[in-house]
Amino acid sequence: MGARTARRRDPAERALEVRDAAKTIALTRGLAAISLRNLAAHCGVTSPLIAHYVPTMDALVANTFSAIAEQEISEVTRHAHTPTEPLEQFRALLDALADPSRDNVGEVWCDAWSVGRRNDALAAAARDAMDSWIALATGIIQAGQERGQFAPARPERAALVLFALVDATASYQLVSYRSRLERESLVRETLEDILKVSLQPIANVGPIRPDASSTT
Amino acid sequence: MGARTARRRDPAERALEVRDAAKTIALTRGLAAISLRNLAAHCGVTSPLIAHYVPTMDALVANTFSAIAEQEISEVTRHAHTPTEPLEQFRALLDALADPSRDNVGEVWCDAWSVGRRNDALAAAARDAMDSWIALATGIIQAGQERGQFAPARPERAALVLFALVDATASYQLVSYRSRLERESLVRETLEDILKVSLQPIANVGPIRPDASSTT
DNA sequence: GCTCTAATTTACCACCTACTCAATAAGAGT
DNA sequence: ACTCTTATTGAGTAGGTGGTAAATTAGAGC
Repeated sequence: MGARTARRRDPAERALEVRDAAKTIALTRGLAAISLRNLAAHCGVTSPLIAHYVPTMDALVANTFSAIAEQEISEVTRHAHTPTEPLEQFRALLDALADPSRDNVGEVWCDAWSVGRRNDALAAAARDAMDSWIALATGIIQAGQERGQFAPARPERAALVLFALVDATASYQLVSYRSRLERESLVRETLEDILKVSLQPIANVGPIRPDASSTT
Repeated sequence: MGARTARRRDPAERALEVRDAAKTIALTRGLAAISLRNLAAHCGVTSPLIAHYVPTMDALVANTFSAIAEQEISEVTRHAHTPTEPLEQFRALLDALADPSRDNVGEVWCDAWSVGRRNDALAAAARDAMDSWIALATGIIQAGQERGQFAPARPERAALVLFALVDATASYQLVSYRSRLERESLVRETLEDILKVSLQPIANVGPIRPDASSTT
């Protein structure tokens, strides 16, 4: 089939390829599926070459998680900061977090908690990413409160509740607990109660009967 | 060191021993550590014997999770139903859920979500156990509302928030995110806000300076 | 004490994991 | 075209996983 030996590449380029392979494996098959062989197969290369570029598997798993989490945080941050009003920013944040295209990342987070128990670097990466999320939401909530748009709940506490609900529902989804709609409204409506605002997604002013094409 | 061959046992007795071994392995090393060899070593027996008693690993993992979850649910249910007043019942429920001796079970839950993605029986077991938890809390909240002890929030919604917070903080604990005190008050105080009641644990009326002996 | 069922073992299979070391060969620089 | 660095491979170590077939042997019933 393929060439007997892979094209010789610039080390930096090959290292990047390996990191990318780790990301797509994590997003499609979970953090636990990142292995020398899987990476090698994905890159069309033998496993010792992967080992040559990766100090240790635990480190690669931790770095891969960081890369995935940080990329998502920066994308969602940009999306959430597109509007200028904090209320609209918060709605945009919730929309982004509820987007089904985020499901794969939710699975990776779930793996991170489970695997992080025995991978200190991964646990540290998870803590850092969580702090970033909390900081993002806390900032928006604070700004909204200063403009009188949100009820005066403790901003960081509200942010912690938001992500606890997001994280729990992400876990629930892995075992298909309740419908996507139920999981989503659990998050949205609970934060409506805390901040005393309407957080209905912008595009949801259409037909009376909600879209029932997919209830998972 | 031990006998060359293990004592011949009644099949029912041996099967029970295997199930017990699976439980303690799950609680000490996680659901993913349940393997033919680990079980065999734990029982002082060879792995084919375990295979002889276990139809398939996935099934054993699912059944082990069910056993652990159902035992905890029945214990906590008994504890929570000891008081007669719903408010006291709810406090007892929260106390039980916050008990650090419950940590191991929290880890097993986390594993269940992560592993449940590729083990349908396990996912179904998780859904069932979750429904039992929600039913328990919903019942107490409903009873409390009928006696005017709780604010009229939707009972099942409040129960879902409760366990979403409990489940998320259990995940957070695996990566040491925030202190035990912070995680615990996130749950308790959020439910105080929802039900508009004081949920301080009964034994917490002691010294002004909280116990700082362990902050994890 | 003998027999006979079946609990238990030994010896495997095929696959996975991380990782190491010496041999090969690609391809850039001269 | 030749050299030389080093990316890449082949072969192997030492473990892990679930699972199977057939030999062994414990111990209950007669």
